[in-house]
Amino acid sequence: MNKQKRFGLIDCDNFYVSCERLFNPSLEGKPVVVLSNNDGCVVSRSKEAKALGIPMGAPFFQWKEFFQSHKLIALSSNYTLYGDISSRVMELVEASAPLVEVYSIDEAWVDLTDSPSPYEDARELRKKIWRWTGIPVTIGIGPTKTLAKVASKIAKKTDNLRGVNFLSNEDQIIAALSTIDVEDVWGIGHRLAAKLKELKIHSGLDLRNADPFHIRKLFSVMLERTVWELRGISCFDFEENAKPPKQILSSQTFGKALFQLDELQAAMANFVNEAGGKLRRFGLAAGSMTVFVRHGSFPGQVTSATLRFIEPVEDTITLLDKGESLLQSVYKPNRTYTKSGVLLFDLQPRENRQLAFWSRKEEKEEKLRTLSQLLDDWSMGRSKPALRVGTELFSENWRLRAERKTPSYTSRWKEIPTVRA
DNA sequence: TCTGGGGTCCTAGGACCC
DNA sequence: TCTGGGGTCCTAGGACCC
Repeated sequence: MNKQKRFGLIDCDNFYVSCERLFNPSLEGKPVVVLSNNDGCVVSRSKEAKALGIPMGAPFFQWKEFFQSHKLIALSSNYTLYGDISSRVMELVEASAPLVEVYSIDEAWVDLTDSPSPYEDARELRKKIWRWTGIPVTIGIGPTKTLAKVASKIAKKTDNLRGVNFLSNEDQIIAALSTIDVEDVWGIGHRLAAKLKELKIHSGLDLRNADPFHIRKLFSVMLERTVWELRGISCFDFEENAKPPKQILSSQTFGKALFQLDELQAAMANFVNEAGGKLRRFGLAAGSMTVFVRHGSFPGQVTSATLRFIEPVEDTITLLDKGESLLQSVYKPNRTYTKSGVLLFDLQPRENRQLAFWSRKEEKEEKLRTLSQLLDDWSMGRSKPALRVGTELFSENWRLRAERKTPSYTSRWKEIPTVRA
């Protein structure tokens, strides 16, 4: 019999809003939201904003009047800042447990299986993160990942738990699941929830009590695993963070609709530059590349073109060259373009590549690699790289709006806050 | 001819997550 | 005027093979 596992989930409270509050304490206690790229929709809400009924993902333009009449504060997102604060939080988490999986910018799993006092450990860690970074977190603990999620979900809406919830026995688990809507179970989206409700499965407890094999037949193995997890049998284990990505996507909705090929080329060059940088940071080369554009009125149509390389490619210059041809093949004049992007996939470790046959070719590749590296170095930490691939300079029209952005307090010298004594 | 069974590989699309 | 971006996993169906 395997030893019962114990998973802890560390989850930052409304993370983006909390980051903004670090540098602007006047936002404390007020309803605040952070908007997605392009100031399109709401992606993070303070407690006060949630209480006013703003849903996650609400399109900002539809709520503008509501914001004004309720004195709601909306901020553009500042991902450089959030990434920086995140790594400070994660450093503390990583020092706290033998096994840690950073799951997203604001969440991490920790292995508490061998801890003699998980609850006290969690309290301690929460206090430490708060003192050292100023970020409030909630910690849920349970015998499976799915149950740890449930624990944290409940902690977030129950003030007297003070940010830590440990589901340590069967009775507590059953009680907790009876208060959770099936839609709030990890892995159940609104589509599955609707189908489950037709089967009279409304709460987390109903799903736990459903027959896993029946669920598998009606839905999928994934959902079956969720049922087992709710019963305390772990199916989703820790995953190594070193796992390289399987695809790299860089895309954006434009600040305004575009028509010209050269404007699209400028945007595409930027996406390639970004995707290429990420490719090399992971030591990967791409086997295939897709360029896509969205056109027509919302939500519009997507047209794409894909190229499979004869040999995996890692340098930005080649990617850029192929990207241009791909874009040309999908471009038609007199269309309104609203979004585009570049997708790199069939990723493989660089070492796997066949050695070039001619030394000449090797030399050339070496040069391209150095040049790409140079581009990466120059781009680091700058929102506007000083050195860029020529095409990027063509047009800035695709760039998005960020009218409410706060400064990059921690990552750009010019924007570090000054303190007056 | 109205039609087998078993396998693999690939792709597109659905669903979910943060 | 205005609706994010970056991912993963699974499944069904088609092509192809013996």
